[in-house]
Amino acid sequence: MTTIRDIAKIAGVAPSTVSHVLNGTARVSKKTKEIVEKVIEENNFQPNMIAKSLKQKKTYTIGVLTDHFSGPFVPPMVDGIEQFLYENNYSTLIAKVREEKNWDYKELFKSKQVDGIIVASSWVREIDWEKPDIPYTYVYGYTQDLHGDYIIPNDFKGAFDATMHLINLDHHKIGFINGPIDWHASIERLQGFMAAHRKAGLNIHPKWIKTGNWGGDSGYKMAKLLLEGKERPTAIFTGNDVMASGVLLYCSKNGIRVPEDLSIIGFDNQPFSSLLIPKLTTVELPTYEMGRLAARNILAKLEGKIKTTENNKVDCKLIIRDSTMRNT
Amino acid sequence: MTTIRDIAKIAGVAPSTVSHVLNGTARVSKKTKEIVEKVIEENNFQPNMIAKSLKQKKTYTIGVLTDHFSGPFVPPMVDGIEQFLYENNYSTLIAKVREEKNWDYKELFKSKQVDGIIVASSWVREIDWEKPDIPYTYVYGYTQDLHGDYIIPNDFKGAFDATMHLINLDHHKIGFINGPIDWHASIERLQGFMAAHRKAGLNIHPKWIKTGNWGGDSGYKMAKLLLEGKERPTAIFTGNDVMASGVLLYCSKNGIRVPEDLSIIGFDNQPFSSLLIPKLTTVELPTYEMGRLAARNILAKLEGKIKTTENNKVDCKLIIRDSTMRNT
DNA sequence: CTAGTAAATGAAAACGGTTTTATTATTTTT
DNA sequence: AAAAATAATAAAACCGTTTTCATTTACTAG
Repeated sequence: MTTIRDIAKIAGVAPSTVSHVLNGTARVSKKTKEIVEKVIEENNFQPNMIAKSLKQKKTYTIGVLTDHFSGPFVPPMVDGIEQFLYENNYSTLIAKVREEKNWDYKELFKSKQVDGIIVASSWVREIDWEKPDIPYTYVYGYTQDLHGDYIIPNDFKGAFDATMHLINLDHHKIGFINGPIDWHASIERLQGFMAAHRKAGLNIHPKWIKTGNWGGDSGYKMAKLLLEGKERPTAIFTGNDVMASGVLLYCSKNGIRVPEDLSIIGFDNQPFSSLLIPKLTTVELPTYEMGRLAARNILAKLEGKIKTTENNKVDCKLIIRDSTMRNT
Repeated sequence: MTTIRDIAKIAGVAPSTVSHVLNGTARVSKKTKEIVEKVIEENNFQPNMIAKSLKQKKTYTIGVLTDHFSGPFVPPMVDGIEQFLYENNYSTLIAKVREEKNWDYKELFKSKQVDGIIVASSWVREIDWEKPDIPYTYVYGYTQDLHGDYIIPNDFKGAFDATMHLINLDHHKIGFINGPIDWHASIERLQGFMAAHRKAGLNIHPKWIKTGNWGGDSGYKMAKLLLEGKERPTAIFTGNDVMASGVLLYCSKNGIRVPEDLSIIGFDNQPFSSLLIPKLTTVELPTYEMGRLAARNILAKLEGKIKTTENNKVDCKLIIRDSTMRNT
């Protein structure tokens, strides 16, 4: 392996001079600079980051801790994280939280000397860990409780927009199949749902607000409760796309046409939502953008620009497809 | 930060002795060993991997290069990679292949001195890069060409099993909507499809073999071609779940009941396949296992146990759901 | 008791960079 | 033209480990 000393020898200068050329840490005359750069180029020299890290006590690496790596939310978050870090010459080290009782993130991140940690989690309540003494932030898809610095979607506004979309289509009897109400996201969305009604001067029918458990089956069950009576809602807003697919299944089995008889709007914009029949209108969870923002926050903290993440909420985007139409 | 020297000083031994206790690289008397371990424990000492890496020229880190980080195939592959690496005390550094013309994986992986590289790709033909001088392997979901060491699914057997499943349900007129035939996966699957027919002593009707482009629309279009004539297949096997969803859409629009009038079987077992109506019978792409295997290969190469990956094919698993039934 | 051997430990160099300090060369000022 | 200031480069220390090699200690056998 060619080292900075080899380069120095060939160029006829001291290693420190090569370092200064490489990093611009001191004035180097134009002449020597050119010679050194030529030698570096010719030898295709790549400085060893490990050695640099050892001296600088900085690895230009951010650790990403996740609950599960797959699933609908974490991968695009990581995509955003990786993208932002790449743009800023950092790299991304990933690891999963382990269930084992003596698991310790230190083994990975502390010993590997990462400069900061992003906890990217889709569903987990709270990761149980000893807080590190380096910058860290959470980025949650769905969460129950909020602790410390975090990035989350703006669930309130997302639900508000979804409901408003239905109201603007002349739906005045709207069912809502929410997620469990002890989740932060569910509370926010309920408030968004209600705020839209208030703004439009509509009454809210408590009996049309149901609670599912995020699963498809619960969407099915709650759809049954909402739709089997004589007075039916003309539209249903569900807390996620999976529950919406359950509603769709109920409709399919019971001859309820979507969107002619019933408009449905989901939440998440999971990839499959455009493959459902009909294609699902939904609210996009801005996971990619949240990941980018989390990375941005960590780097800003590292540079000392900010102390704590402002409690960032990222706006969701309404995706209008074929499962909603004007109420007639 | 407490170093090995601090520990040595407190324990009253030389740094080298602490190192030997830590790594078991030399005999240390029971007495000193206990003292040193106690001091390490008390001070919650964590050796600095960076320094270790510098000396050993080994980072215990594997780089994972992907085309896209999200999508249906890469995340579970990475899940499998990370899991295996974790079990073997390695960590996982990720990066995306960049389109920019002067992008160089070296910036990330070479300078960070990873010990090996796994190229985890879902769809890409061939990643254009300068081959590294460290162990590497490809792991492909779908691929066109095969070069170098790779891990892929056993597409032949997957297609064989899927077709056999239909044949065993008394379907003798089976349509096949394959992916583009210049893809390795498509060729293999076509052969599996035909092999199953041969084994069952059935004729193959060339007009029932169609070529889609992996997209949902092409599934729809090919379904139309297959189903609008008078002599229809009683079952359709599609090259992926997305095209299967296109077939489903066609059926839904044209009053063809699934599975009563037509059985459908997909490929991939993407998460959404169990949310389709009816739940889709499909062939699982063993992405997680492929990731694990890729990681296992890299570590085996590092240990010098193997030179090149045997051209590994991982078996797929038939997932029987509600979109297939006995032909009557 | 002592020589010889094996086991345990310590000292120091090494890994490949950066960074501080020192030295030399070049300008500028008086 | 000498002194002072500034620019450019070199030398050496340092980051926290591992590893080689030398030395000390403990044990065994004659």
